[in-house]
Amino acid sequence: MATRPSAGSTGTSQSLERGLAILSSFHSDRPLIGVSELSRGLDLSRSTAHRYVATLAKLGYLQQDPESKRYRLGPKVLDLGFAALNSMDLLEISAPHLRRLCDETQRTVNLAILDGTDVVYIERYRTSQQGQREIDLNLHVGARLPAYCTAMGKAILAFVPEERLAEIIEQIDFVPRGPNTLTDAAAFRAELEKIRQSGISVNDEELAYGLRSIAAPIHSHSGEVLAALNLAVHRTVVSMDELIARFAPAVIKTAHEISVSMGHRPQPS
Amino acid sequence: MATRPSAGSTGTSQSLERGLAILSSFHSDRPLIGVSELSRGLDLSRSTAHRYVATLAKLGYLQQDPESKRYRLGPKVLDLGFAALNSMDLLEISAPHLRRLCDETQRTVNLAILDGTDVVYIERYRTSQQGQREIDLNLHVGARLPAYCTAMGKAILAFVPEERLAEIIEQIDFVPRGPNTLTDAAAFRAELEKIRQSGISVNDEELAYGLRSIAAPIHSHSGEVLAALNLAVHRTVVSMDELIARFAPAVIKTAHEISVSMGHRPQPS
DNA sequence: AGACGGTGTTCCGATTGATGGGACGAGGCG
DNA sequence: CGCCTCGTCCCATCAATCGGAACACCGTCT
Repeated sequence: MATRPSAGSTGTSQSLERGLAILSSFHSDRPLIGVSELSRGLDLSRSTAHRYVATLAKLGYLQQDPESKRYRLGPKVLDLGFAALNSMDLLEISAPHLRRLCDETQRTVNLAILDGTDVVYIERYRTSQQGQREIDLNLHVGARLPAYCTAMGKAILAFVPEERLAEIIEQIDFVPRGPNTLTDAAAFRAELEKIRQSGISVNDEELAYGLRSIAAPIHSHSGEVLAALNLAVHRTVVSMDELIARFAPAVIKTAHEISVSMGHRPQPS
Repeated sequence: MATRPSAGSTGTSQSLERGLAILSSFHSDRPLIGVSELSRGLDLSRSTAHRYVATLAKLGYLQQDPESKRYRLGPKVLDLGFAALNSMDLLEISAPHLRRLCDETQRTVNLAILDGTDVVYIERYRTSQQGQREIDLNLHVGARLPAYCTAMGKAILAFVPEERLAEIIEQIDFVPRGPNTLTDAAAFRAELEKIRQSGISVNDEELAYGLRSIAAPIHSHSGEVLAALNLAVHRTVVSMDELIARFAPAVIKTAHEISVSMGHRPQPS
């Protein structure tokens, strides 16, 4: 009985799935991988792994290092990420607002969306002057962080419909990451309630020591939450109270402006 | 002989190829595509197209718009591009040098690599002050431009081994794009020779009206050319001669420093 | 030197997973 | 209301995928 080894794979393509698994095997810290290594990691035969790799290489998604004979990601994969970014008109619309916020406050500002339990950075404006030399983790566009310990993640989740929110919270693994990380669902829900009332989300070293930020949600024309923007500083630069006092109004105002540009009606009559 | 209708498809996976073709169908200007539309565009049956789309959606590379039922790229594809960028230690190494060049000159500087006949932008530091409001085409990281009409492309090609260079030039389609575009291979090869001697590559409105830039190549430890960096300005800001006089030394110096950091020995022996 | 273990690559017959026609329900439009 | 197109699902047929085996190559160890 149960002759079907994997029942969940109805209506999907095994080959495509495996090929993409190969692509995702390449990380920043693992840039060069050989065929055998891949076949072992994904439990495929060397021939099969090689066929996929050859296909990916032929299309430009992988390229072979002439010396080591192993493979690395090719420039073609950039095209995909690039296309994804530009597909979002959210980006175009918010760009000028973010830039202005960055100019006026002289702080780093970010834009992120929610994907599962993560936030994904979509845009980033940093000030070149500040002393804080990129010490903030490596937060490029495309970077992922767990939503529960970021100001932007909380800002978004605070306005996600209860039904979906329950599913998401179910999947969150509340791991302490900074001095003040919220580590249980109850405290987290209370925090979301606070955000819903105040309209501003704060992160006081919940993600990492020294890292503070405030964030506000961005809504679509239909009212659902789309994204969030934040403004980040280091603890040595400003206290939490000062951070809120000085920057919260501008952050909220910018988020509102972007929402309105997206077609959002602030007060549905 | 050659009974195979498609001889080039030996040892590659059809499914993977088709699945990736679906992913690449999504562009900035075509963000939402339906299953039927895809099946028509790629000459597949609706069922087959749907299976691929379902697979891609399941893995997070596509996501379905609830209203239109059509599909768009998912945040997951960002991970790929992100991984590709971070795999290049070239990026880490050159980042501080580029930033410094940007700070000192107060101009936009870029870093690009060669992929086929295109250059692909890998990093970009822009100054927020300048009046030139991003008028330059949409040159994000990940953007592609034809190598033959860019300063960076020419800077790289000038140092590509003759054998490969011949292949590449063969594939170039010399289309006029700006007032001074080089439109034949002979003139192009002469230009490359000039770059080899002077060490600096200039683009005087060859790509688009008003766009000027100068670029210099970056070499690896083994001496081969890896990338190029440039500094771009608008024609209204500075003349060509002034551009070279004021910025060429800094550009060349920065490119050299990065090359050295990569392990390049400027003068072998 | 020689044998070895490792790699990437190629070939080919067996079979498994992909294929596409057809059917269903849901929308949209005239 | 009928008509068209859409996304989705099912299933028997078949072709594309699979993986073992063999090859050439490269260092390392004996």
